[in-house]
Amino acid sequence: MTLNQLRYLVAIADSGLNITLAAEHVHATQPGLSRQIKQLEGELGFLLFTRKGRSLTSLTQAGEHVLVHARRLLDEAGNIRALAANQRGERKGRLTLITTHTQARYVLPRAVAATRREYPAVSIRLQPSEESEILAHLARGGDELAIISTSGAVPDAGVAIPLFRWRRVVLVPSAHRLARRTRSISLRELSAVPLVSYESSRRPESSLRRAFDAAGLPMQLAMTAHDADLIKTYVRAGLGIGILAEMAVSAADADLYALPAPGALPECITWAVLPRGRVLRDFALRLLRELAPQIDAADLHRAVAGNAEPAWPEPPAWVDLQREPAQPSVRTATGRRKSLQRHQ
Amino acid sequence: MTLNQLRYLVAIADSGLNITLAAEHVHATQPGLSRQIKQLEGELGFLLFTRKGRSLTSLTQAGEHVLVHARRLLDEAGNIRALAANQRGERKGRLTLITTHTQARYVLPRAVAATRREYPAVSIRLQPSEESEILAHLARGGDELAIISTSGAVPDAGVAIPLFRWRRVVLVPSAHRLARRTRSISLRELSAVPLVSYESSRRPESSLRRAFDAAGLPMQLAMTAHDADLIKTYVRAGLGIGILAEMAVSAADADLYALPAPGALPECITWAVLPRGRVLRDFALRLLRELAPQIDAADLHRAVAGNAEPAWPEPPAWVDLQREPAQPSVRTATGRRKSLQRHQ
DNA sequence: CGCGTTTACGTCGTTCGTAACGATA
DNA sequence: TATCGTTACGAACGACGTAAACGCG
Repeated sequence: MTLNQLRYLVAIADSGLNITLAAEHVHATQPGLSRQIKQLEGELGFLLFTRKGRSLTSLTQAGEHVLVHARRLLDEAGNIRALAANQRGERKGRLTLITTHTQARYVLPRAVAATRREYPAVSIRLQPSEESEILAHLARGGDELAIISTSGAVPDAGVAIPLFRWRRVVLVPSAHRLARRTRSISLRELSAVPLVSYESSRRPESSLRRAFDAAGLPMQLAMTAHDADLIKTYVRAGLGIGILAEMAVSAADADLYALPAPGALPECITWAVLPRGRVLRDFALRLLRELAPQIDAADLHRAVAGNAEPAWPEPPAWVDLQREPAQPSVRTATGRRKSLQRHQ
Repeated sequence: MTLNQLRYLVAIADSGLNITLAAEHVHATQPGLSRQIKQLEGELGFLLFTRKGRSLTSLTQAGEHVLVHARRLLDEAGNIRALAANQRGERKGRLTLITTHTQARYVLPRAVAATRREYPAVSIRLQPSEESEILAHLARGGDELAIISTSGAVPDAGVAIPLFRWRRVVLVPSAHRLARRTRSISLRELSAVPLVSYESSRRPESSLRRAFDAAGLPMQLAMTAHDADLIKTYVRAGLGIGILAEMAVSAADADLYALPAPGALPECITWAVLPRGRVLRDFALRLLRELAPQIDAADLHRAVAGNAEPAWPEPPAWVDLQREPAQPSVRTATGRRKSLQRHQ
């Protein structure tokens, strides 16, 4: 049993049982993998794969079990390598962020930029994914740092670190009658108009849908999209009223009007989620510190090491977060940090 | 980085930084280890050990970190090997039980015998240890199955499986005045006489001591010993009144008289504790099933796999356990299964 | 001088890539 | 016939053990 043999095993499993493809992924030749797997099977004393003719059709049951432990083993090998790279002061590497489009587009840029400024040789890979896939991917032992948001509940995969709180806004074209509204809008009023929101609102467990359900009101989803820019575009086109994250509206959207969402829509929290027990590279920690400056560095280290799950501090609201980093000077003083007029 | 290099690393750490000794433990030569470690250090890019002259004086801080992950990695390698051995139907292996003397002497024999009967080629290693060491040893990643008892609290290392409940008994020589007592004995009465009990009773957090403390009564510990046989011997010698586990009194102790301990002494639970996430060999599971027949096999498998911590069933009392396996015939019918007369 | 580590050297086993072969759809 | 896995061969590397040298107490 070798590290390489196990590496090949998971590579094959992750390549849909295509040895040739797996060989490319691990930068080796196909006969090499084929032989090593055969050898591993010999040593273990049973088949890892079921074969039909000469091609692999599936993992055996025992193979599935071995795979689980092989993954953990290789994770630890990766941890040691990460540890070593940190120790050496290695400044290059790869950082994969798996997150939703909204986070990637409106939340991460500043933090990512700051991290890259400090670690110019690090290649940062942004992998936008569906909300639902992200946790599944992380649970399967993906080697990524996930940034996700929930309405309240703590994500139950890995170590979840609360970054900030945010609310939704109701976005209407400036010409819309609601753009002249001064008092807050109710869920009942929203129920009467067609809505444009995130794709995830279609799922029955989405917090938007649940809010309508709880109030016994119907929800008219005119259309949904994965990203906020599309939603805004279609709001402009007059397809309906946008419901989206407050982070997604900015100065560039002066032709739109944002109202706070009804109180019935719960506040959301954005979390960083990392696989439990994974050693992070320096630059990943750097990014986390940028995203969650309110968190004690020692707590962070302990949580990442997997030894303790501290009681995290209450995360700040998004607007606070926006004010926090720079000088609280002109921009906030004018109250036009976000140039949209909005109700307080 | 090789499995062997990591194996050597932990072997050296576990041999007090003596490479020669470590080499024997891993069945290799000393220069081999020396070179491999050097090579590993080269690959990682920093020293794992601090050296004074030519000998190792300590692990570096980074080395400590690497060691942690190396242990986990090798654990997973062991898991794969165990998995494979089970899969192959391998019937030989080693089973190390780390436990207290009382469990080893009075509780385990039947279960161990049953296991050996089914797996004659398995070498079972009984490692009696101090109560306090056991959990520490397990937490450090020892590869043993621990059998320990607590007064109520769930042990917080690894997966704890409740086996059975038991109480203490007060043991007096037949000639003692208390041997003619028919009503139950109180803590206050015990406080007036010299006691002979387990070594662990000396510790301030022992449940015996805490019971006396809670009642505001002094405790006279005439002497303590590690094992029940010694305690009985000294009770016979008239040194004092024995306080010990009910499991430890048997037919052979007909010259002694056992009374139930005061209600103020809490009931105890004996647990099997195993490192979280370790794959057990068939025969270890067999032993567990023998020790805890009340536990659902599926629950057991799930818990051992580390995926879920089921709500364990209330463990049976020790006497029930004694009646359970065989025919409830002559022996229990006569009421002399334990030949000591005892109050109900 | 003994103990423990390092260095030197030679051998053996293993891994890996190239190339040819085989089977399958 | 294209695709994918297996087998064959040869070269290169690496690990390991033996033996000798080196430092330190």
